[in-house]
Amino acid sequence: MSFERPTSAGSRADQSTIRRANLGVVLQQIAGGAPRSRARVAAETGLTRGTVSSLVGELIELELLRETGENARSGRVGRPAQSLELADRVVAIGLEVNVDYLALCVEDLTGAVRHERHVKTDNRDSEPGPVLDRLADLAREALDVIAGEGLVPVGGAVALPGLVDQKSGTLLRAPNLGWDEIPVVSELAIRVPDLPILVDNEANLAAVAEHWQGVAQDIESFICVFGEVGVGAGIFVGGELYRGAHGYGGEFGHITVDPDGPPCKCGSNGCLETYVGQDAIARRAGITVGSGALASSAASDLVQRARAGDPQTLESLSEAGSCLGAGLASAVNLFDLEAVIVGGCFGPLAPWLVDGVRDALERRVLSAAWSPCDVRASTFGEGAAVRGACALTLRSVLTEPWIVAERRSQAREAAV
Amino acid sequence: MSFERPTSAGSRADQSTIRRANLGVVLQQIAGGAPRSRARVAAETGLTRGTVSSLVGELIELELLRETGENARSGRVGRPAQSLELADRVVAIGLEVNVDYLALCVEDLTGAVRHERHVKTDNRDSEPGPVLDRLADLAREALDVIAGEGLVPVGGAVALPGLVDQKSGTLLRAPNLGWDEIPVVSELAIRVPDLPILVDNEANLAAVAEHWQGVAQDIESFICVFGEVGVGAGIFVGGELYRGAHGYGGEFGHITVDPDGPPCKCGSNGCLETYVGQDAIARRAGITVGSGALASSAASDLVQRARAGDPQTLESLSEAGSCLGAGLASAVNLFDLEAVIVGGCFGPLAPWLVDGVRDALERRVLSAAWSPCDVRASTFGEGAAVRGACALTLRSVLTEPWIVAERRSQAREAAV
DNA sequence: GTTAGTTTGTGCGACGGCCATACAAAAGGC
DNA sequence: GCCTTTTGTATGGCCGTCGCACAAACTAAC
Repeated sequence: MSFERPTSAGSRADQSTIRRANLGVVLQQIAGGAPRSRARVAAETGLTRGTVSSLVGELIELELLRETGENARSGRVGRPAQSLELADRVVAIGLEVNVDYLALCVEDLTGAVRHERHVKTDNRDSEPGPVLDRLADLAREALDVIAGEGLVPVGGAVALPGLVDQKSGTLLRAPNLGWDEIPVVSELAIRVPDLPILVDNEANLAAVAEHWQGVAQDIESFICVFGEVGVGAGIFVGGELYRGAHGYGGEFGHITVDPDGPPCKCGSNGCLETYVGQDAIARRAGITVGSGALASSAASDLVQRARAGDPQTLESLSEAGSCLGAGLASAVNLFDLEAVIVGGCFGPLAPWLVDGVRDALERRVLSAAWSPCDVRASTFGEGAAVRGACALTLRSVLTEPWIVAERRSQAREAAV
Repeated sequence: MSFERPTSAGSRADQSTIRRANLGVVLQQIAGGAPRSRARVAAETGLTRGTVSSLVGELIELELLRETGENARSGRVGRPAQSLELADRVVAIGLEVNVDYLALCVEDLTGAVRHERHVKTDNRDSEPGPVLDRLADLAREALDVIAGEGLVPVGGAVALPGLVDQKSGTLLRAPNLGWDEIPVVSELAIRVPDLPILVDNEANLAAVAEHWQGVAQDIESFICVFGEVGVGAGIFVGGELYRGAHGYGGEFGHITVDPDGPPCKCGSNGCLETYVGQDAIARRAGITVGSGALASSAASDLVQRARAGDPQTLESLSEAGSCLGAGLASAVNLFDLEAVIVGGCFGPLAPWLVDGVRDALERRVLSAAWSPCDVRASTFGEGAAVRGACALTLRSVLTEPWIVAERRSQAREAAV
């Protein structure tokens, strides 16, 4: 009996595979926590002190690590250790195109924000070209700032409010921008050469931000619901962003809540988004949603009314919480997650939402008795996605530091 | 700024890591498709012929590969190649405890079934002890047969109809068996020593079977819905079984279809299971479900009536198809999958279900326009889970052949 | 002040794994 | 029969980690 199967075999390994893996191991060990010595890293990783020395030497040369200089206040006997910590010269650029604004953020490996821009513009039903022009202007300005401070950019990512194909770098569809099939990566490559750029969904990047610096730093598996005009989600599993077969994973806003529910913009009906989207909550609260109004105003209106104790608003939020909770419970039943994080416009509304969500999770998640699912509210404001865009690149530097080495040597070759 | 984060760093790599990885690469290359020569494997993997020779030598010594003997009819010029194929001496044991039966299956690396048992017994609300006694009898009998034929068992797995904790080897809860917190692995270890055993959910293992030998051999990401009295699902992503943070992933039967729906055994309400479970479909079709009746009879009743064209039955199945489709669409929106497979009792009912499922997926999956989701019916009957239990172990042998080497050397040490 | 003890970081030889090359074996083509 | 082609094996080189030894730097105790 012989059955054909596409081989899912990983590719072959050789010595360089070891080296690359160990560079990542050492770098991540030092990134995760306080500065530490070579000897301590050796003890923690199981590598020899000699090997760690060699690896650290290479990482210092790549400007990813540096010695603190302060001979670690030991107090203990023995030769004092030389502490190692992440260097702060390597930076990533985060970009975001949203309905109401363009944003940019420059962050270094240590997580410090080195430069930031937030420009309000109404991009609803806009032409892609001019918007990308303005975004490229921001990026070039940022590159100047970076060069001025002697920093080294390693790459960037763009957060987009829609369905994204990462491989081709295309924004397939963004209903609220009115964009379809826009090759964002190649369009930006023309406008800003010499900067490798990725694209990703805003909710995915918000999830990355939560894991990098937000409320999900201590957990490895969670879903981050990102409410805006639409509702998206980024899902982390085992410390990695879940993408799925084609990279379209996490389309939480369009799971079916009621098979006979009202029609949705996506062409289906009864989608979660039609119940817990910002507009839907506002409408039920009795707020008239002007089509031209900036989306963010609807959310702040809701917060004000809820604070004031408006009964119709509280009722609407309570319903939304239950409904959101039911949807999240389905996701947790399928994905088996440690926590749920509510972000985007749900962040400020969290005080009135989380009770309903928590109840629903407790009742509806089958494994709740053995592994209760935590509920947390994001503390990022609108900045989650840009911060996540930086984090996406910076994370990849930590896990695959050899990429930096390759890029450098390519740059050297190009210079010669 | 320093933020603490649990390091998700993989562990360190050394030379043995390379060797292990490459043993797996070579073995999987040969497993995936027709027999082939060392030279061809070298060309396909990128390894040197010399290295492949060395790896193949080790794999032959482990009895995982063998030379076919036939000097591959070349027709082409040059020294004829010596074809390599999977050896058939290494076998895995699959076990299953279900509501209506116990089952066992012995399968070798090539996928051939070498021994099989299927015993009807009513295990509803039974005592675990006696049931596990009978299962252990089957296992010991199988080990005798294996020994008699000169085969080498490498391990086994038990399929269980409930929530399973793989790490501790415990069946946490099986509503239809009435079992709670049963340490199945340790109970079986007492009864059948010298056979390393895993436990897993029946739906997970059915999915493994579909990928190993069923209708999902050509795809890497899919959900396999497994309908029985309850409804479970096994989810494959990128060629691997998706487990989630604690191993409870894929609890498809308890995603919420209607937040105001009827109560479910799980304590929640409006679960998918209460709409498309076998009993629910039968009830709506006008079949009275006797509590003592064997579950399989309800499904065959439905098939008979549907074949006969009974309108109420057809109506019930059509509704179930739509509802199942809506649930599956939610799963596909979240997981971004290539296909949906309906199995268990849904397999024979597929002709009347798939249309509804297909429609729902087309309408409700956001990315359907870019990556349509295929719908397939399982062709395994009740045997899916046991076959998957074998496949789980055999797959791990292919991806991590060095485990076999370790086990052998341990056995040798124990003998000395 | 001196000495012993402890810890850190580096240098050196050994080992294991893959790669490039060379070479013998076993065919087909002329 | 000789040449060409392809396969599989053997050999030396390279790379990366490991084990061990050793110098450096500091504490503790006498």
